Amino acid sequence: MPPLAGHPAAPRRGRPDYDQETVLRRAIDLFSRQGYHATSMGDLARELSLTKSSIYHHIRSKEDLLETALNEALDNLGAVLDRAEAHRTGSAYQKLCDAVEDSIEVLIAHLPSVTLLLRVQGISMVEQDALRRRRKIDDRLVTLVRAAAAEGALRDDLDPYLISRLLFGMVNSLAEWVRPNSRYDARQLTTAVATIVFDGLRAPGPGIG
Amino acid sequence: MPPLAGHPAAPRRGRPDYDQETVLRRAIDLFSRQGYHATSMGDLARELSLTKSSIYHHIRSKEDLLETALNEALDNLGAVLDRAEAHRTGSAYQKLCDAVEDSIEVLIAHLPSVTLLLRVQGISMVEQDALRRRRKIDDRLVTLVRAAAAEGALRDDLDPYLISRLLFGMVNSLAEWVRPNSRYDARQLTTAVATIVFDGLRAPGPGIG
DNA sequence: GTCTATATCCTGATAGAC
DNA sequence: GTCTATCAGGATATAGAC
Repeated sequence: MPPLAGHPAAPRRGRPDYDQETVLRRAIDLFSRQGYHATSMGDLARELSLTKSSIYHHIRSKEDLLETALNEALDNLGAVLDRAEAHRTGSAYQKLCDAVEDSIEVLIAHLPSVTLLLRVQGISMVEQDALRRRRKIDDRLVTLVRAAAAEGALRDDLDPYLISRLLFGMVNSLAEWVRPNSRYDARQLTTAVATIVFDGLRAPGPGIG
Repeated sequence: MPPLAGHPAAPRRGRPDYDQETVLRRAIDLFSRQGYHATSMGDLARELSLTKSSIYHHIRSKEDLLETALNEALDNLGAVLDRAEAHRTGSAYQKLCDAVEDSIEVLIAHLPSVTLLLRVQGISMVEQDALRRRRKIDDRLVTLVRAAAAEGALRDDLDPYLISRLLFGMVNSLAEWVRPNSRYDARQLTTAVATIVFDGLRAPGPGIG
């Protein structure tokens, strides 16, 4: 593909780093599909129809691309919690529902970067920093679950920590198979997750009991 | 660490490939922690207190280690479905519950290899083959869910495919944080997953409604 | 802004001494 | 069974012409 359809010589009107953004987008996309470590700058060059060296006119290093991607994901997920926690009206349960819903929306809207974040496990500084930030977010989610449990909205026979891990484990698992133009949109996915997790799969009504 | 405690010159009594097994175990462990592509044979050599070249006395190639690991995971997960499907007595719902429970047990018992499998996304033959085998397993799980839904055991307002993805997404998410000697054993995790997914998180009894 | 050419290092893997 | 020495290829990144 050429550098995104219809912009072979697009002037810089209000968008000073269009090409840098293109390289970043394609890189994140490729990384999220093949894995960061399994993707070489040669792979990225082929994807961009450029030579390896040309890429370095737009970016500083491969690791820089990763760092930018991870920060994008972390910023957006952090914002989800900012919003949920800011709701001073509404129960903790409601805040938790909001967090679940918004997390799914962010995951869908920023699928490649969030996917990349969820697969980070390396030992480089960039990866370690991302893991630290992610752990803080996870802690805030546990706090949200704990508050909803303390409120009496959630069943009390399960550890809030465990609930949080499993609940957002299900949410995050969406990144492994949801694709753009999927048969499910964010609303359907949100409904499905919320229904299963809060109401359960068992058929309601005069059921098995 | 030396080559596993207390076996510096362990004779081959009934175990013809002890050292090969040791290399494999350490490799899978390292791969599952750092990622296969992010782990070099140099890293593995350091972990084994060997030189790179010495490793090749025990194994054929790095990719062979990966293939063996993925097949271990796939064989065990496939066996879970063999067992579940073989239960000719019992409802489809019961078979599904068994599959969930057994999957979690296999995931815990073979944590490194299953973790590795769940993170496969590469383009090499070995990875593609593993993805194909995994897709077949996923299909069998969907079939199990579909049967339970057709039976009327599961709520009918959610697509069985979607249910299966989310249910086993939650199960598989255990690989991302469960560790040996965790505060939760397989039984507790199974109970928690089954409780959340089948009964839901909402507090039971004279509740919110 | 892209190219060719190159530097430097690291990768997986092999040969052969001990 | 482990070692040293080595290989060919590929990795990220840079220099400088156009």
